[in-house]
Amino acid sequence: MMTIRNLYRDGDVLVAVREDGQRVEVGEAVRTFYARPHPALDAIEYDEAPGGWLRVVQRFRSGQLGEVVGRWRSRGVELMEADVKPVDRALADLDLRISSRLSYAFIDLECAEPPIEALRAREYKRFEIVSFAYRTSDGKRGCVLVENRTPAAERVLLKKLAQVFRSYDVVLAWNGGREWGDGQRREDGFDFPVIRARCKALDVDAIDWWRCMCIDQMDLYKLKFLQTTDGGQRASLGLSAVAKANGLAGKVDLKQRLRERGIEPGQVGITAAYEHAPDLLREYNLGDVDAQWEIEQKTGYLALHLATCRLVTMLPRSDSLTPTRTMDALMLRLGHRSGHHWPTRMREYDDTSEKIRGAVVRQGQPGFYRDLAVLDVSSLYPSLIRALNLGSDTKRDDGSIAPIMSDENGRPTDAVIARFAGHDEPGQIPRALEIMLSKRAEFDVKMQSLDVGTPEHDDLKRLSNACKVAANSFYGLMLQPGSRFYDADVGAAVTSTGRLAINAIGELLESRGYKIRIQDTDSAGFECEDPEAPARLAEEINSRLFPDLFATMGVPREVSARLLKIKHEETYRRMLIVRTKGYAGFFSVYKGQPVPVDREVLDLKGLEAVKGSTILRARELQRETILRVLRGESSGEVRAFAERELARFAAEDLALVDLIAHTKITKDLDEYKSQTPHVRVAAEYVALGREFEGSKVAYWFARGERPKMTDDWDLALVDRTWYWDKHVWPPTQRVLEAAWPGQEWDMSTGPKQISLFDMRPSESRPTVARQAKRRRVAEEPAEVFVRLALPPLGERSSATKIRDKIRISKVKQVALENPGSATLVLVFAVGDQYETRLETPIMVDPNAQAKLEAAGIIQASKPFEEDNDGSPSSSGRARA
DNA sequence: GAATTCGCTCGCCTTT
DNA sequence: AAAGGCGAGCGAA
Repeated sequence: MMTIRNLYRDGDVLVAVREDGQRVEVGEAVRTFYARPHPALDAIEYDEAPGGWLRVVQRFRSGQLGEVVGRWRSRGVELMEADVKPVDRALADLDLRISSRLSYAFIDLECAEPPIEALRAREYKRFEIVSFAYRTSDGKRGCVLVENRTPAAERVLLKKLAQVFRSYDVVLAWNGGREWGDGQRREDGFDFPVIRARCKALDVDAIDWWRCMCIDQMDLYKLKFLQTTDGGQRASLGLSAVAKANGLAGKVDLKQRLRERGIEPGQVGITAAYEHAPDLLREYNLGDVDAQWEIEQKTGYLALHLATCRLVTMLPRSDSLTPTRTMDALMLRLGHRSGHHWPTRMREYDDTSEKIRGAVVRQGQPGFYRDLAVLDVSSLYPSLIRALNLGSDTKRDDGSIAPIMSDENGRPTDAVIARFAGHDEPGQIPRALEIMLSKRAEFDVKMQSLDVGTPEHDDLKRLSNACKVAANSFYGLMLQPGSRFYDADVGAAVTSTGRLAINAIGELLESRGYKIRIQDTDSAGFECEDPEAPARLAEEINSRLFPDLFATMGVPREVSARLLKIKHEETYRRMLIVRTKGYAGFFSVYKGQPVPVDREVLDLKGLEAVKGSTILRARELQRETILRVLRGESSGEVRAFAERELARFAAEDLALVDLIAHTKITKDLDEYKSQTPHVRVAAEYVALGREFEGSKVAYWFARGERPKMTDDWDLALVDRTWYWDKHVWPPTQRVLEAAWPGQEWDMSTGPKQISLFDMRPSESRPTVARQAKRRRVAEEPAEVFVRLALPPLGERSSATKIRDKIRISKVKQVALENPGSATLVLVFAVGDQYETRLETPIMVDPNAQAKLEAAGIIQASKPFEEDNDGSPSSSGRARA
């Protein structure tokens, strides 16, 4: 066993760097591939490898992979793992371990402002580096400025920078890019390609990129944030924004500081600072590496990633940030030891893969609920993979495990998806999951005996976390076309049996009289006053329902009883469901522990208040309103609050931060098919030669104009009415409509919306005590009859799809023809076989027609036209 | 060099 | 001009 800091290719050999810094040759830099015995292979040299494989060693470059694989395939030989590069092969096969004491350095470059055309073209060889700053794991911190702006001076700077690359195992830069990117793509980042381009332009050959381990700290942040954070606000990925989101100081405002000294900063300020205020440049540059350092202290994401690298034996290079790479490292190593080899992963593959049907999501029932207990299957997908022994390697025509296909609601069909080997032949992926989870249990046990906060404890915590994250990513990777673990049947088996399980749970709960109010993928929430009942139900599901269900698919009862567990860990004291995947509540039980009555533990999911795309003022108003609703305020109180907020919004000095929108740019601007506001603004920024921080653009709207850049902020131009109606009020209106569905919550301020209907609150919707203003519905109402066509059952899954089919304009027309009290009868037609009716008394304002005409919304002269196209989808008929 | 599917909202853009 | 389709972004799981 050798513990290493690095492993790299040096000409024809592989060199490992031991923990003490000694360099050791560990093998030849050659490709290895595996194949089953075949006459065509007799002509070449091979070894026999465990598992009945032949191991072939050859030299070829990555660019030749397609040709090599194609050549052998045409002779009937399928090459396995031929894409695995020599370094990765060695990491998988040899008895190596990644050191837990890797050193690292954060760096940050500053460049003089290049000519605008060089900037736009990302022509980094024309970027002149004027300084760099560093901060390192061994406590060094500094900033180097070029002596003067000559090539000779910059060469000196580059050599000092190269010294940093040589002295530390890992080098990190924010938006730094990768070891090999050329800077032409946006994803290639900035610092590393600039250094590469400048070294080339100035003929400095001091950095061997093959042995560098570079990490883009922004990518690292993004990855770990998504993997480890449960919900919560996503910040912009700019260094300054991320620093602030983590409670740290933002960036030094260089331009402002220059102006204070009477220096005209120009577009960015770097050049001016270098020329006239080098101390400020130093402070600015150091400020960035300090922010990088502090972000790591706060989040520990690098430490977590290094733990993952140790866990799966992977070098912390740029590519290690992809889940594919992590799974590869783990599985290739396991495969080498157990005699299994995986298909070659081709760089270009033909993606004819079909989409797999995913989880069941029950349509959210808007309303206010009390005592909503949630049952949740622990690690549903990893557990299913283990219980059903899934993987492309366990597929057998005569396998004893036969996952059943279920429909979109989780009801079983007759079809078997595929057959898989029984547990006497455990698959590679289930084994890997088992190893990850048992390691995790080991780490957790060891951790118990240590004090929180000690280095050993924290490291075990990270290792435990790394196990969990790795296990959770397997499902997604098996559904990634082009992944060597891809298998559509496996993916379908996971989701299909997941649907079966949650559907069976739903049926059990409903058969006991419980009303399910939310249900998404692996959990179900139902109203339940008895605090003991959820645990009893969980026990029943675990000991009977799961074993029964999985036995029908060939899974031994003791296996499903051991691997599939539903838990009751959360109950909401109060819960407001606004829509599917959007709700808020206070817990009475959280993580299995009761929450004292006087404590508010808020959970807020999916609503605008947690969406970064919503403007701050709208998020704040929605959150505050939700809290008031959950605390039990009356509708009158909340309405009064909202009216005060509206008055405040209309009068106060609004700040840019209240109204600014942030939207991510996800691809190159010319690839956009529709010119959305954020794309228009991004184009403006680019035309000025500016980057948008963290790929998010910030913009605001002036009265009647295109979206504007933040530089052009001018309160006088803000159309408050438009902002309130379009962006601030609607999210809150939806919350209130969920809480008090019988009331009118339109508080828009623009040209008056005219309400045609006065819907009576539905009796079946539990809501907070309220004093809804109700207009009386007359004794003998007319019937307004509207027929609506829905998409066929198979295609119908979401509210969006259904809503899109409802021709509101038709309803409006019919209603206008029938003023006064009426019953609105909606007939939902599904194909031509099935219909269902919904009736609700309405009051069509007798003056609606006149009001609409007065408001200019409809034209007085235009007569109502009967729709005669005969299709059920749009024919409206009215009878009195 | 690329973990998945489901669902919602907003705005652009094409069709009628 | 209105309606509907759909692109784009973002969240839940």
